Amino acid sequence: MLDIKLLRENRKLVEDALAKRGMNISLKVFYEKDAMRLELLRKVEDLKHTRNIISKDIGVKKSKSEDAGVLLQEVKSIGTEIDEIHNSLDVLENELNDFVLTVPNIPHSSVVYGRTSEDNPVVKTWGEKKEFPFTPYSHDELAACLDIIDFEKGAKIATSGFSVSKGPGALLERALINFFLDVHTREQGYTEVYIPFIVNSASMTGTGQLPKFKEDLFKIEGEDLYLIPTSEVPITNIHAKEILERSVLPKYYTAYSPCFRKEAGSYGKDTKGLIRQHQFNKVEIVKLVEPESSYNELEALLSDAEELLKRLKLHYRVVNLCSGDLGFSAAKTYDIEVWLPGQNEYREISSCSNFEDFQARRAGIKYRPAKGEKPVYVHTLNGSGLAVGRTVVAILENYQQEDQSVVIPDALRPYMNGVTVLKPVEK
RNA sequence: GGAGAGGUGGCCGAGCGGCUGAAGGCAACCGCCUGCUAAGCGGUUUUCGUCGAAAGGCGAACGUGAGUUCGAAUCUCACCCUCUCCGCCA
Repeated sequence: MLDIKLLRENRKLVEDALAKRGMNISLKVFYEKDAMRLELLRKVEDLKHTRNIISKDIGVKKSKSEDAGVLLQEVKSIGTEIDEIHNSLDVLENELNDFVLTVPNIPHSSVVYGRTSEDNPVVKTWGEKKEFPFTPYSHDELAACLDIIDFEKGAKIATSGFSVSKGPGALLERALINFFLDVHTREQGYTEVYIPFIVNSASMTGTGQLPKFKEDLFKIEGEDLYLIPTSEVPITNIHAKEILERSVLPKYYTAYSPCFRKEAGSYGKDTKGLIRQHQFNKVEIVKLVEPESSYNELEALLSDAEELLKRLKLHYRVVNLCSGDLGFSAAKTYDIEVWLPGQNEYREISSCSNFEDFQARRAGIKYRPAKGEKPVYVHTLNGSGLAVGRTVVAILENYQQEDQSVVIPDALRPYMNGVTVLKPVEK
């Protein structure tokens, strides 16, 4: 959510930002309603002021057993007027609030203009594409051959878009989760948290999933509860509606969670394999920081995520999402895209964003810069570190051999209970 | 799920429907005094909105929402949450 005062006072800035995102939002109605709201607010507060004074008089008179009849008459009509204005004010405020909640964040100045993911500039590359003396298989072919992931079983138990991992496949998921968490907690200073996988609508609104992206969420029937699409939601909301001491910042959190996404609107895309599932595992890293440091913290967060791919020796590149590709709540986002030889393309494996105070304002997360000073909103950041399912894809496709066996990366061996190679199963 | 108790400021804890934004205590901060880690005395310290250059004024907030009333932390209703007991259960 943007600062309503920013909207009020920097109309040009906001409109330019929205245009840069390719959004056609007119602020005209907002300004009209906002002005109307302020007018009514002043009026109703004046009336309340006089009512308070008269009411006090009535109290005094009554306590002296004097007649307060005249005052009662006077204040009664003020009361009706207050009620009337209040009603129109309520309507206006709801409308304004609903609108402001649907306005996306303003892109940072380092975000380039662009319309789609095609326009995202590559900011760095690590490693290089692996060459194979044969045509590399896709991960779903490998998974079938290794008998470690079963998509039919997932569809039978739930529906399409779910899968069953088994044996070394399930172990690989678990190994990656532990490996990621260990690096974050032991080497990068993050505190591990274990959080609810189901959250209420206030939390979803706090991080920006609601009200705009309802159709992407799984909702619990009859309850004000949703399955989380990312642990960013529960982690960031840990400190919702709090005023933190400056001394506790920055806060670094990491958590493992499954993520549940309807993926509505992506029908037909990535229907095969693990790339786009309704449920996938992810380790997330989240930061709450002071505004001045948030862009340095973003670079650090990005490199924390990159570190995992370096250890796994997986070639990747980093792109800076252009204005048209930037997510709703983000001011700036780096996507890490891992090379997938079986797909012959780079795919997002981590998304690292600075939300500035956009989420903090929605969720009500503040800190006090110094004793006696006014509380200000923190900046929130998060990134995947990493998406587990897509890391499995990357490992299968990059570490495959001609006989369709897959070598386990060295960094993962300590977590694999002695398994060093995944071997095709005779059928 | 059933029965009971309760939800007040950073924390603890008062609060007959009117002068209570909220006693008292603790904590923190500032000052004074004293000068052996301490104590004493005085003062300050919620948040949001709005007007203002500022000082400050005004409005609002005692789980949430509605209601009664000229006026509600205090009365009524609904909902949420916490705790205890029972049930169920990993």
